[in-house]
This record gives sequence, C-alpha cells and structure tokens, in this order.
Amino acid sequence: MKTMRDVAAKAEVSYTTVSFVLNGRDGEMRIPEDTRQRVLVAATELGYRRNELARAMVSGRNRMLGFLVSFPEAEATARMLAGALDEAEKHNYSLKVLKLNGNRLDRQSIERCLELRLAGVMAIYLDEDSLNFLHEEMARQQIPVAVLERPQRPASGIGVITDDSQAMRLAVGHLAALGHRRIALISEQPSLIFEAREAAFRATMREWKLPIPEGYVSRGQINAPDSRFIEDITRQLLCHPAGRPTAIIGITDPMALVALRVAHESGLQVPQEISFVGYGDLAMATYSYPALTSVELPFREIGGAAVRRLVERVAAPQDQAAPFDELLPARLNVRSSTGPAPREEARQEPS
Amino acid sequence: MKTMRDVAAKAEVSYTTVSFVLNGRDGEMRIPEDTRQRVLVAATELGYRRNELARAMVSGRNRMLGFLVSFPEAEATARMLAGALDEAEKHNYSLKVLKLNGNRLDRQSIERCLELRLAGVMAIYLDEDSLNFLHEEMARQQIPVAVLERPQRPASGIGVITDDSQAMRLAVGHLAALGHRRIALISEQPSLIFEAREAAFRATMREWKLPIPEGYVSRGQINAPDSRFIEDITRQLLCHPAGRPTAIIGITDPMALVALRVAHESGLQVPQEISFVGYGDLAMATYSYPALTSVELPFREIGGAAVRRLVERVAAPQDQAAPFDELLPARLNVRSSTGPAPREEARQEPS
DNA sequence: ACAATGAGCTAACACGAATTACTAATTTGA
DNA sequence: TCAAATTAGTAATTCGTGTTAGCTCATTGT
Repeated sequence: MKTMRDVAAKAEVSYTTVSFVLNGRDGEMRIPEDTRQRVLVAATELGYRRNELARAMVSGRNRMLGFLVSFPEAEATARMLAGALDEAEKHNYSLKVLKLNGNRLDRQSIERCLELRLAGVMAIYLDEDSLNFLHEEMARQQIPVAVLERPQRPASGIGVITDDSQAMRLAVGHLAALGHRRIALISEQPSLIFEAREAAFRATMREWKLPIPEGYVSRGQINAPDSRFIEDITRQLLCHPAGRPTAIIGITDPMALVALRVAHESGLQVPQEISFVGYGDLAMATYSYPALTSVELPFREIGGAAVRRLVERVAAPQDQAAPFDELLPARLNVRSSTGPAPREEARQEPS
Repeated sequence: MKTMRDVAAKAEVSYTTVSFVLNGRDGEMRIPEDTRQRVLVAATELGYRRNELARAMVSGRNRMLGFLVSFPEAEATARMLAGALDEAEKHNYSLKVLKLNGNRLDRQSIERCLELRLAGVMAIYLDEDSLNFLHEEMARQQIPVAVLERPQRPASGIGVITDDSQAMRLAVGHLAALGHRRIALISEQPSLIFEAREAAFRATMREWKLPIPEGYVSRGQINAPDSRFIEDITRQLLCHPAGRPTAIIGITDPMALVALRVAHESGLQVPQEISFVGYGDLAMATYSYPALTSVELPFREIGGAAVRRLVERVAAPQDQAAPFDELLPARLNVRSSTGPAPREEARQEPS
C-alpha cells in the first residue's frame, strides 16, 4: 500500500507538502494551486489511502469508540447499535463492538479497551460491580464512559436512558383513557432497569388514582424458550381474587406476548375482554396476533445520544466531573391488543 | 499513558529488553528470570498497557475485521454479529462494524475500510453491483472478503450461507410427514437469497412428489409496519381455486406470521385447519400465538464461520484464488403452528 | 542598495512499538 | 591458553504520519 512518501516522490515535492495538502491545512501554509493539483493527481494515480492507524498513533487520538455489549443478539442491543453507528458516522468516528460474558465485565475486556486506545466507551446491561469497575479504570485513563439504558445511582459519568415515567404514563394513560381501572403489571426479576419501570408504573397508577391490588404486580422470568413461569403467573392473574385485570402491561414485549397467549388459551377475547400492552416495541409486537400495542423505547436515540455525548467529552474533557443522566422520551404504538375496557357485568361471568 | 520506555527506565533495563519480555519472545533470546520479573513488576506498577495501534502500524497487520452491515437493527444481523464476535475473540481479533446506506456500497465506505487497514471484511445483504465493487477493490489491496448469507454466482471469494436445500427439506419434510400435500410458499420480491430459497422449495416439493398448483408460490413484500400486501396475498391463497393450502411456508418469519394472522381473522383454526412454518426462527416465532414452527437459520454459525475463514486467509494468503461457498445446516424448531393435515372432507366445507 | 517581509517549500524529530544488527562479558572446548 | 561459543543484553533502524522549525528565493519598502 502506497505511503505519503510515494506520493511525494511522484509529485516531486517534499513529503511534508503532501501532508499539508492532504490534510487541507493549506490555510496555514499557502500552497499554490498547481502544486496542490500535482499532489492530488499523484495521490489518486497511486491509489493512496491514508493510514488511519498511523494518524491515530501519532495524534494520540483514536477516532474509535468501544461498544461493550452483553447480548449482541438481542434486538434492543441491535437497535442501539444502529443508532450509535449513524451518529458515529456523522462525527467520522468508527465503532468497535466488544462482547462481554453475560453482564459481567472481566479484566480482560477492560484491557482490550485500553490496549486499543479507544477514545470512549459505551456499555449496556452491565451489573453494578462491573459498572463501578469500568468507571474506575476508565477514569484513571481519562476515557469517557457512557452507560446506556440503565438508571445510575449515584449518577457517575454519562447516562442515557428512557424516561420511564413518561413511558409508563403513555402505557397507563392509554389504558386509563380506554376505561381500564384494573391494570396489572408483569415484571421481571429485580434489577435496576426493571425496578425503575415498576416504580414508574406505581407512580403513574397513583396519578390516575387507580388501585393496585396485592399481587397485581408480579415478577417472573423468561428463560427463553421456556416461558412456563410467566404462563403460571398470568393464569394466577386471570383468576385473581380481587377480580381479573382488564389490562395487563408486560414489562417487556415477550412478557406481554406470553401473557397474551395464555389469555388466548383461556378462551378470552383480546382486546374485547382483556387488553395487553408491551414495553419495548420489538419486531415481535408488530407480528403477533393480535398485533401488540407497545411502548416504543428510543433505542436508536439512546445509542445516538451516547455517541454524541462521548464525542463531546472527547473534544472537551475539561468538565469530566459532571455526571448526568439524559432522559429520552418513548412513544406509544397503538395496535390491536388494546381496546375499551369491558363493562363491569361482563367481568362477573365465569371465565 | 505509560510507554515501554517508561517501563524500561523503571526496571533499569533497555527498552528492547522490555519488548522481548512483554512479547514472550524470550525463547529466541534468553532472559534470566530475575530480569524478567523486574520488567513485569515495573510494567504492572506503572499500569502499562501495550498500544495496539502502534503494534498494528509497525507490524502492518491490524487484528481487526470489518463487518459491513446494511440493517444493523435486524435480528438476523445481530445474531450473525454475535457469532462473529465470539469467534473473533477466540482469535484475538476485534470487530469493527460499518454501516452502509441500504444495501448499496458507496465509495466512502470502501475508503473507510482501506484507511482503517482492516485485515479482512465481511458483508451481508449487499446488492450485486456493490458486491462486485467490493471484491474488486479489496482484491487490489489483497484484503480477503467474506460474503454472508448470500448465494454467489459465480462464486468469488469466501461465501458462507445456509444450506437452503437442507433447510427447505426440513420444512417441507416436516409438513409432508404430517400428511400435508397442498403446501404453499409466500415468497419475497426476487433477490438472490429468496430465489435460492424458492428454488429449494420447488426442488423439495418435487422430491416429495407434491404438486405446486399455479399461484401457490406467490411473492409479496413487507414494508414494515405495512403488511397489507402480504395480507391480500394470503387471502387469495385461502380461497385458491385449486383448493385452500393446508400448510403455508413463509419465506421469512414475518411473512409466516402475517399469513397466520390472516388465517386467524378468517376464523381458521391453527393448526387444526391450516399449518404455518416460518423461516429464520427469529424471536417473534417463539412469542407468537400459536408459537410458530420455524426453520432456525444458523446465523451465529454463519458469522462465526466467516470470521474463521477470514482469519485463515489472513494467516495464509497464498491460496487467495480459490473461491468457495461454505454451506451450514439449519435446524427445525417444531412449535404449535403445525399439526396433522386436516382430512379431505374437512376442506370441502365452505370457509 | 539593503534589510524586512512573505511565499513556498524542506529537514528533522516525534509517536510507540517491532526487529535487526551488534557488543560486552562470560563460559566452554581442545 | 586462546579461540569459539554462549549469555545477556543494547543501539539503531523502521513503520506512516503529524508537526515544528528553518531555509531559499523573490518581492517590497525606504
């Protein structure tokens, strides 16, 4: 592969001149048009491409961000990545994806980030310890860190997350407007992210002055493809002593869809007798039967915002000390799984 | 960030000695244990990390592969990426993801690959022209290229694809074994990948000596979230003059699920009256109602194999000239959307 | 006429590592 | 005992680029 020196030889100018022309720094040093052209022609004729590695090394600034991901096969991850890629391209940065084992961060992964001299690092779905570890190590090397879709307490570094209050207001508000009063939530095993959504659910229900009977917020876990646990939970919910909920919110789309399936199998009409709302709006929401009303989480925007923030910090590292969370709004996509609440008497029938 | 020179100063040895110790090349040059230890201690005390950029530059070998992706938000892409990441880690390579605009490859993206001095490049879902362009440019720089999930004609470079014949045999075989004789296929707008699947379908049907009435293979397109086109096609299929198919294979999972929804809405019982099989086995297959029987495409394996092949080529570029396609087998995940074919008389009832 | 200016370049060093060639001190062999 | 071989290193060069300092020549001002 040709180097600048080759171009210089061909254009019969010095190596430095080539550098100046190719980097467009002829503002500082006047290069007459004919010399410029000679250099450019020589460069294209030789098929010269600049060596990003060498530039990065000499400038000490690697225009490359690391994306630490635990579950690269998840659609949510993929969508954040998509957003991050678009934004990175705008800033002429590139993205390196690094896989973690589960949501733990081992020393080896940290080492890789440091060895690659990444300009910044973003991470999703890390556990508490790993996150602290990451912050510590990166702070030592002055490398900015962005944490995606994970409430931080205390805030440390850059956080980019969905505005869960707003998102839940969309879900609950939609159902409440349709007349639903008995709304249940199927949640996940505790983790910061699900706790935040749960809290938002309870707060919103309070705003709407809707009661949450004991057991209306239940926790399950999907170990795909085994969803029996959630199915059991749903069945219990459907014959709840305080009355069957007229709407169920799944804290993720899979949760909602498993519950929806149980309702189908129990012979319930959706949405005539019971409504379902998902959270995430993954592709599966569009293609379920009936199509699932779901809160569309701003995955792309989260990825994009994280990159934007990182690039800002790289450019102006002075205010490293100010940690903050950026909240991004969700949208509601209303589909066929939600409808008006059934009339009171309808619920009294045996199911 | 500390350099080798700092370590050398601290350990009171020469810079070169540090290099030899840290690269474990003390086989060639005996370094006594105490010196070795002194260097290692100095390195850890200073928190030295080697500079992958500098190594790559001087050695001319960048342990980094490019993953050119058109639709990073697609689950299929994500799963290939996951497989690629795992394999790359094994070989101590890292992966850089580059986004393309649609499935066209512009000169700018090529330039990026070259500027980054990638050791190899893998691409998915590129159109014909872009692929030729990519091959041309990369061949010029001796950079190996792997094409994922796309039949190549003629074969050029490394191809890694699903064995469509085998995959279709799984789908059709499963249905045939359940007694289905009237099997329809809902395909996509022509493209190499769908043409290959269609051809495999026809071939397999022939093997089973099953007829394919005119119109049983129809082509649609999903412009998510608008699936009306597919819905129309399905409705036509359900009142086909040659008799309603007892099973429909979707050439992608979304195709199958849209068709399944139409069947639901037409009041048909699934799978008692009609069966559905998807192709891809995306997450949506697991969470649909009823859960979709689907051909699981070896996305992870495809990503992994591509990386493996690329790494091989990088290590031994001598046999660049031998293009080949690697076929990977699919698996069938039987779920609730398929069942025994309905008895003949059942079909004669008005639907 | 001669210094001061500026245009248009070039030489030389830096970046952080790999690698080759070389040396000084010690041990071995005959 | 003296040359050869081995041990334990070091100095110097290289990779492809960015950057700074400086150099030559022509033009301008007085």
